[in-house]
Amino acid sequence: MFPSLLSLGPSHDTYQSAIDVHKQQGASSPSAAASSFSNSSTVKKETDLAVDQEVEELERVSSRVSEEDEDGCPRKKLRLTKHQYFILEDKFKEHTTLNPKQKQALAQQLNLRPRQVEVWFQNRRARTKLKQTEVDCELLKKCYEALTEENKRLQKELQEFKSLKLTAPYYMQLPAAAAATATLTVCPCCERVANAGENPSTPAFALEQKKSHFFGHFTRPSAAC
DNA sequence: GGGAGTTAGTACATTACCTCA
DNA sequence: CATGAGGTAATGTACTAACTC
Repeated sequence: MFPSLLSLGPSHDTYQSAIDVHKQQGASSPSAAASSFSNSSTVKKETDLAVDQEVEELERVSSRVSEEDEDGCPRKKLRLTKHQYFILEDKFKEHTTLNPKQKQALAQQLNLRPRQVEVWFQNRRARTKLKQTEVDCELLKKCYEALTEENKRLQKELQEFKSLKLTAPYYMQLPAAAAATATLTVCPCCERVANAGENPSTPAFALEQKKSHFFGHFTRPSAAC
């Protein structure tokens, strides 16, 4: 029904390699050129028969035949041409969604069905979102690692202050008012109250510790608690 | 005005196809 | 040559907003 010529494939690199294959090989087969869909079992054979196609011809045929796949046949996979791919990418940079008019115009321009343009934009949005999620994930991972390190450092510092307090208790006592102020501070995120027992003795330290704690909350929310 | 049904568009999950190592 | 992995077009489903009756 649909002779298989085109090496249908998704990525631009894959597409380019397919184009290269056609450029390198020299024969031609008009019948083979008549399809953009193929079964995997026949792709290579058909490709061999259709080696003399010019790229633009390949692209043109690819698009045309994709429109013919409307007769209930098992689903076949369109291979977007380089030209189609770049135009679509261009439009996607302008706006990630299309209104019906734009969709229709683009479909016409690319010789695709509007539905195919619509699907491409859907999948493209999904890919963008996935990539962004990966980036966010990586960022959160780095934040987590930095916070872990910071936490370790602070714990160590705390231990040092505690041991310092044990060795010089009389000089490190807080004035009553300052101590009270320090102990009443509540973290807005985890609602933990820093009590006197946990606090190191100096107000300066208490302030620094809270500042660091809150800074952690405000810059990297969940990881700090 | 507001509820029910319809339509169109989108996100999301999944499937199916294709290429390549 | 067979096969599994990866990329992506296509499909199915759920949700939402706009519209009509």
